Amino acid sequence: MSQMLDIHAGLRDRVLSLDLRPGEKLTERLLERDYGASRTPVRAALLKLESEGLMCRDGRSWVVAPIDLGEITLLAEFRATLEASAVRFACERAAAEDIDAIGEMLDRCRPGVPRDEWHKAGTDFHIEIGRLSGNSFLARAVADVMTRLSRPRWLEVLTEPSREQAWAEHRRILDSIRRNQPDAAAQQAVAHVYDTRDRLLRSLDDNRRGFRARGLALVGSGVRAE
Amino acid sequence: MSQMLDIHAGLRDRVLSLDLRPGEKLTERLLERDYGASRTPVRAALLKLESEGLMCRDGRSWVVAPIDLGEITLLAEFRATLEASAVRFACERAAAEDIDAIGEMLDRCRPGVPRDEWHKAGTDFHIEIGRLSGNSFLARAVADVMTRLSRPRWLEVLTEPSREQAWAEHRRILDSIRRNQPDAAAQQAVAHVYDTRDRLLRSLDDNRRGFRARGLALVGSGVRAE
DNA sequence: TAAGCGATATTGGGATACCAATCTGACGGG
DNA sequence: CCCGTCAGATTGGTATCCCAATATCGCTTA
Repeated sequence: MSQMLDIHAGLRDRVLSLDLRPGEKLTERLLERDYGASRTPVRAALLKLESEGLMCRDGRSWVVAPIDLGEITLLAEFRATLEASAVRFACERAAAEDIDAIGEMLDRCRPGVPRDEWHKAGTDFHIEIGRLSGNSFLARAVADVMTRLSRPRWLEVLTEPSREQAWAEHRRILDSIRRNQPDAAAQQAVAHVYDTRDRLLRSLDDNRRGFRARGLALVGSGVRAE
Repeated sequence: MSQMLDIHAGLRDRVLSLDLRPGEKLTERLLERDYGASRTPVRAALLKLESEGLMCRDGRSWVVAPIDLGEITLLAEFRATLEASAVRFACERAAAEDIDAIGEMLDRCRPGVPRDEWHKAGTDFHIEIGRLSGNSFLARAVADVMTRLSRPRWLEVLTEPSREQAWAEHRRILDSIRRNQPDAAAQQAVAHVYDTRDRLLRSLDDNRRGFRARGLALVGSGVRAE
């Protein structure tokens, strides 16, 4: 079962890194050549990516999932739900050393680090908080949501103050967990999620024209009801 | 793409109805004969079922996902998270006629209806509440959780009082949504989820020996930490 | 020039063929 | 009687082949 996993991982990276552009059409035959494999494992990998929301279909053909601004609003609500709950469970359950490990992660990644490192650290913080909850379904859901948000976050133009703010909010949430203050932690987590959404949508909307010019499919409007 | 979907739907039904027993080993060649199709669509269907948590693998071979009692506890926490949030959003957003439609669903299914109808109605109530939230991710997550809970719920021995109680709790939650009382609705939803978990675990644990005798793979213990 | 049309190439879905890994079970040595 | 072993059967993973549906594109025609 190795080739399918290799292709899946490879394609996943290329989608998440925007090497394959959102909205781009792919054919099984092309990927077959790209990976020097036959269509069978290619198709299996595509099916798996489809179930993760990274690929979708246009009629019969495969398309790299477009970036949907409307989805970002929904994902923020979903994240707020998940993470508020995760930090509450984390207060009950997380071991001090696991909390500290996340703290060290934050310390290692002060503003000024390269963009890709910042991106990964921002993702991992939330995934690790999900793990702290001690509930694998919650953790998995948080990880899935962060995957879906990965590409929009990559496109965000990060100002130095907004990085500072996000970093400070992470630190504050973690401190509330360490001090076993579930209400504060949940409130901060929700506020952080919605702040992040606002920054993200503002940045994407400002640059929308530019993304279109670069051939990135951005669909939806970022406001409710669509 | 039709054969794969047919096989997927067929297998899904057989798994959820316990026609295929949890823990049962399946071979692609057997299913190929069962459905008069080739291995290609069978394999695609199996992959899809794997991503839904209804199939899993033992080494290379396919196994109908066992019923994991430990999972039930985790799922209850996850459900409580999701549904508390769903009813809050429903209070903000749900149209009166959509709420009423769910009320009529409840009315149509008073205690005394056949077991399979009761099972479906109990699932659908929660799925519809998820829809009322107006957030497709929340709705999807609720539906996924209910799918994962479907088989354990089917094995539950339902006493008449416990059916009455569950029905009354559903009605109460819906009333709170209609009256736009988000705090009450959320509190009732959480309590309902945990009540349901307790009844379910108690019933399954009581009958555990019997399930084993019938060849159903029940793994885990229902308590935390495993 | 623009719209309609049809031959052709290409596509994804499915079937079949092949292989290496694994399982099974009968046999033989202890 | 038990256990190791080895040949044959079976399995999942992959490659290849076939087909109907679709897309492409040059040509014709109004």
